[in-house]
Amino acid sequence: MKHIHTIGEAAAASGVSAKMIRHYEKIGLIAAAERTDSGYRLYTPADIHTLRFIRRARNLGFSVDDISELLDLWRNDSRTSKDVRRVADGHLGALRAKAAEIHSMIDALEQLFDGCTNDERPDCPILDDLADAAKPARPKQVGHKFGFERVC
Amino acid sequence: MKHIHTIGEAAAASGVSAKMIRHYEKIGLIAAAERTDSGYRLYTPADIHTLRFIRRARNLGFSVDDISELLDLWRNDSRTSKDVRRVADGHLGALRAKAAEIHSMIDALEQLFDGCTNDERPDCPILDDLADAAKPARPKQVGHKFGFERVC
DNA sequence: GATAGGGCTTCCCATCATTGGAAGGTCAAG
DNA sequence: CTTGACCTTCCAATGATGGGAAGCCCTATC
Repeated sequence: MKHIHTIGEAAAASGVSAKMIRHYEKIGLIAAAERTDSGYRLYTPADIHTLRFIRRARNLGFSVDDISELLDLWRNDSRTSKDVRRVADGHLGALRAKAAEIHSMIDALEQLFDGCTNDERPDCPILDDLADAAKPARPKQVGHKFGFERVC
Repeated sequence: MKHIHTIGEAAAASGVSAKMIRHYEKIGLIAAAERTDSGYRLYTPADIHTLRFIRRARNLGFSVDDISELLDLWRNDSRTSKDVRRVADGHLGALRAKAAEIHSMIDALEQLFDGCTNDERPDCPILDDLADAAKPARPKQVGHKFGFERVC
């Protein structure tokens, strides 16, 4: 039984597509794989373990930069749980911020939906809101301004 | 007076950056602006109204494609509220799906946080989970302390 | 041995909305 | 005439991923 796999096998075993494995190599998230004489990339079970780590972290929404840090910590015996926590905490904060942003959009849309008749008539609070709701700000006069009397 | 504005004024008045106004013109979301003899773009109050419409729709998270459709409906007297509703409904569904995705990430992370000592020790359930999810974090408490409600 | 097929390689392009910058023209005022 | 704010176009990058083309490699089958 060989423990060496092609990129396709590594992809199937890890859940990371072959395309992305090559991409992660190119951007330096993973080390460049060994190659056969003909140039095929080769992956060990340890490599595949790393790829699964990456896959799971992506599933949790971590950015590639975060994952790079997490991989370093994972391989670093002198890490502290605090270090890991810091990375994860930052991500969690970003997720919560994103969730809040989406929820404010959802809430705003749902409010508009309340007044929408959803029938053949043209009146719709959704369009009305998009067209009028914001108070029009005056054009700011900065720097020079010049007269366009003659145009159009 | 001058109902005609430069791109910078239109940007300040609409909340859409000059860069994006040019971009929207290039991709066809808005019509090509009139120009002065020297090539400067010129914007009418109606143009600025349209830009504000776009800005508000972007604030609600609509894609440029959606906004294109909404603009068409806005300008189309024979639209029905159903038509508008269909576009908005599709977007609302996408927002809810995105929210659900983010919340599942948040929930998963929070569970991992529960077991993290957050100190100088190297052991951390977050890394453990990423490295090998088959070894689940200790089944202490399934509930999470931050009460984020799921919207879908 | 030749051929077909599937897998591998690299390289380029597209997404999506937005920002940044460079190089250069235009305007008003000092 | 110079300054400086504004405008123009063009090109590039973001982040993670997918698509596809052109071409090489490996293996099985005839």
